[in-house]
Amino acid sequence: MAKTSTLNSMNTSHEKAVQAILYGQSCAKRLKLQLDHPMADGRSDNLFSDLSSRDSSSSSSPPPLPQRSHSKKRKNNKTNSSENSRHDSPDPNYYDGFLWRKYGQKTIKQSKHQRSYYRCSYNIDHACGARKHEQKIKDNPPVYRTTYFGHHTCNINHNQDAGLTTVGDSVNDLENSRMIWFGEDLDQEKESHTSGLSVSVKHEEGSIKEETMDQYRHRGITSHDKDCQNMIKENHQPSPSGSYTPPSSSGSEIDMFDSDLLVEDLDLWDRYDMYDFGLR
DNA sequence: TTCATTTGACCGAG
DNA sequence: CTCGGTCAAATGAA
Repeated sequence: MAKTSTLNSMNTSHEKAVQAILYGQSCAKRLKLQLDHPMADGRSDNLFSDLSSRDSSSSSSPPPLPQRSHSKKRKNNKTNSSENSRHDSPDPNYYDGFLWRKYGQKTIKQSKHQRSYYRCSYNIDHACGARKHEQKIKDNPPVYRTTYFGHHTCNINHNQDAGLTTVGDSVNDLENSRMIWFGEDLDQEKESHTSGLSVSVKHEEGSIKEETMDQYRHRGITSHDKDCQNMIKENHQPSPSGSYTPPSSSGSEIDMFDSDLLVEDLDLWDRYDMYDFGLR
C-alpha cells in the first residue's frame, strides 16, 4: 500500500530523531515560559498548584494505614455508574481520543471473555471520573464492546484530529456511529477539545512510530508528555468557532513557536493519522 | 528507578 | 452465596 512508501520517504530515523528533539524543545520552551510568566493566563497556575498541593499532602500526610475495611468500597451506585454510551468495534485497539489506565480485569460469568476496566489517565491529576469497560462480545467476526461511565472532567481529548486533518468526511461516514456522547457535557467538550492542542498531539502521535494503537494508548504518552500537553493546551484558548485557528503572524512567542515547529509539518502528521489511526 | 499493567483479594449489591 | 467492580501489592517494561 502507499503507506510504506509514504512513511519511508519522510520518516527516516534521522528525521524522527530531529522531530523528537524539536518536540522536546517545544515542551521545554513552554515550561520556561510558564515559569517566567506563571500568570500569563488565568489557568496557568493550575499545574503548579496541583503539584504543590500533592507535594505538601505527600509530605505531611500520615503514612498509609492498613485500613482495608472500606478501601475497596464499591462505588457504582445508581447515579455514579450510569452508563453514558456504548461503542462496538471490530478493532480492540479502537482509539477514542482519551487516555485510559487499566485498573482491573475480570472474568464475567456470562461471557467467556474477560472484561477490562479502565479509568481516565487524568483520574488523579484532574480528578476525572470517566471510566470504561471493554469486553469482547463476539468472536467471529470479533466485536469489542466499550461501555463508558462518568464524565471527563479532564477535558483532554486527543482525538480532535478528525476535524483538523481534513479527514472529517471519512470519519463521518464510518465513525459517526461510534461517536461517544457524554450527555449534556457534549457541548462543553466539543468546545474545550477543539483547541490548538491537537496540533501538538499530532506531533507526538506521529513520533509514536510503529507502535500499535493499543500500545500507544497505554504506553505511548509518558507522564512527562502529558504534563507538556497540558501546558500546551492551557496556552491555547479554545477557538470559539470550535475549529483550530492557525496562529497569527503577529502572535505571541508561543504562537510563533507553534508555527515554526508544530504546524510546519502538519501535512506529514495528517498523513500519519490517515494511515495509523485506522480510518478504514 | 519509575510507571503502567496484572492479578488476587476485598467489598457491596442482589 | 454469587457476581461484578475496585483496590493495591506484585510484576514487568522502559
